[in-house]
Amino acid sequence: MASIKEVAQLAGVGIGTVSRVINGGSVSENTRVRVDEAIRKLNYVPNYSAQTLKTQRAGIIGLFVPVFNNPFFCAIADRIEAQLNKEGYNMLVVCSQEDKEKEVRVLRLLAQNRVDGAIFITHNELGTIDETLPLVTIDRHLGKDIPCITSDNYESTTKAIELMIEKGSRNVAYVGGKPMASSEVEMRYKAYLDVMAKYGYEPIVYYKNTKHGQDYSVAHDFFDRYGDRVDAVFCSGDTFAYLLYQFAVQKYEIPSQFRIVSYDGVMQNWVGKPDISCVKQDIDKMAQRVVEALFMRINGEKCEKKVIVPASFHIGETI
Amino acid sequence: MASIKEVAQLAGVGIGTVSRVINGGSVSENTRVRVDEAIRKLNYVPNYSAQTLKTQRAGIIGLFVPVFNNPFFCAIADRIEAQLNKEGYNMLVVCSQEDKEKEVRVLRLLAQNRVDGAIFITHNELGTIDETLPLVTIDRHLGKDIPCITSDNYESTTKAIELMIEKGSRNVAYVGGKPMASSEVEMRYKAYLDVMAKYGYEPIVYYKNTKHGQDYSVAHDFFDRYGDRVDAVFCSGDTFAYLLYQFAVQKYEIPSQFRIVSYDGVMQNWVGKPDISCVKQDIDKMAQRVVEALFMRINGEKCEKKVIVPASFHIGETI
DNA sequence: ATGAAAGCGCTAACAG
DNA sequence: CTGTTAGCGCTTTCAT
Repeated sequence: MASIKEVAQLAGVGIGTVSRVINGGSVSENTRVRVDEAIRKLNYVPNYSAQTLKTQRAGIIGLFVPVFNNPFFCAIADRIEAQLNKEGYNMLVVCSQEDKEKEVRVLRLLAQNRVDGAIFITHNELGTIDETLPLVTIDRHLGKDIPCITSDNYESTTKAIELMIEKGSRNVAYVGGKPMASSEVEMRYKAYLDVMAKYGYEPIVYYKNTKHGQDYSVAHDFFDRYGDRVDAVFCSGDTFAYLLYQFAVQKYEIPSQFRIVSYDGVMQNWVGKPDISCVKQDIDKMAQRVVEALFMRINGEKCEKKVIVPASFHIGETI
Repeated sequence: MASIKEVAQLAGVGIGTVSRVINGGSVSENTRVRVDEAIRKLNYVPNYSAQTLKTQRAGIIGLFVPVFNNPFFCAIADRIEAQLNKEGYNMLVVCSQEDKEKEVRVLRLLAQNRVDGAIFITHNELGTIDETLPLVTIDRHLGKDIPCITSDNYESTTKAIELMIEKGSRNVAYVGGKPMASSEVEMRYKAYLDVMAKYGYEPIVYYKNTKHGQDYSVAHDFFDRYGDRVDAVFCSGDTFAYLLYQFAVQKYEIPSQFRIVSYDGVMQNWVGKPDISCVKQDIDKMAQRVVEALFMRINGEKCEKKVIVPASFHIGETI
């Protein structure tokens, strides 16, 4: 592994000059050519750790997710990675998955300046966050000054549920993961309750915690408990909706007897059918905003505390 | 951000002693306590870049995938991340996604020793690989000495297709992504051809390149072209199978009139139903083997060139 | 424009 | 057992 010193020697210049060539300092055309040639000959690539140590810039952003094995997380991770790359950054992924020790390690990563900033999509609790590191979250409230990028959860959910009622549903249940931390996702729940209250319907809430993916048993469980008194369900996430659909379609005429609406809308093109009606988050734009906000923090610019990316309603075959 | 120097000063010792405390060298109980206290007081965390520069060990492994937004990749990424963490490593993700520039950047990462090793699940072409960096692949042939972890593609596929035939299918089509690079996945295709030849059936092959997820149109396209002469399909990947199922179920009695078998078996618990029959890869074990092999390379130990993790056949409702 | 030199924060070898 | 010292490879003054 050639070092800058060897390049300098081969080119017959000082190491400072080589550095200038690399980083675009002022160098005479003549020497630049010689240095470039030496670089090429030695197949030289600057040592990243040395650069980082000196410049205090790692070129890496941490992404913290609960698990990776989930359509929403990996859809947004995919877009975030693409965005970060445009800015010349790489993405380090940490899955905080129900692991207390890991939380500690996460915090160490932050403190150790292995990353220049971090994005949280975690729903787990976290220890004290390093105040100095630029942070941004998706959906999550992490601290006073930490920007949160989210969709218009309350409005979108309200509209969705009102539409279900308008179409004729009377007993709409709410199905979602149990909130583990303060998050904008709760707004979906709140919207649900508010609409129920407004129409004078009794809310039916089914919470279920997601671990390594959901499985079909939740559908059985849900219908065992509420099957006799619901005629529609709003799911705070795609997986629930798909699972419930598979069960419901065997018993009901959909949508006339049973309506389903989900939130997220990322599983559609993985599965094709059923075309579940859903509040579709604008993943691309969210990823964009997340990265934008993060870089504002990194550059010390002021940045809104909450950025709302409107979601759209997708009319599928289940409403 | 406190440095080792400050800790040494506060504890009234030399920096070497502090380093020894951190890295477990021999230090008297007395001084160890004093140093520990200073560390705590200053909230000191060793600077990662400095450590890396000195030790030449980054504690980061690169994972290269074509896209992230795919059930198989993210399932295995999830398990790999967990494995790496056990070993005290973090995972840096790069999505090589149809981007020539990105390829160059990937290679730079490798050369720059930003990572201590890398795992490739990429199906894209790649430039010349740095020979010095420890590498391992999943399913992919990258070079003579680069270990490849894979499932028993040929055997599993053979068994699957023979089972389809045994059940009564005569016109089994093969559906998969077009191979972009030499990969063990081709063994599925080869197995298919061999079985067809053995029984004297004419092979029907439908290749389709995957970009950002598949969509339902492939199902239309496939059935437009081959619908009148197939009675079964073997899919080299879950997404194809799900999409084709949704279409097929409207026209055929499944499985009596139309059989579907997929390879991977990771989408099941995201979707619940249909319970597609499939060759189920042992994702957990594969991730384990991948990381094992990688660390053997990192530690300079000899390691098998090909590690085969047997897949199992899952009998669902489509066979 | 460019060479020399000072460090970034750490580890490890060397004295003592 | 412990303090001192020499780099790891790079960027960035500071002279020249």
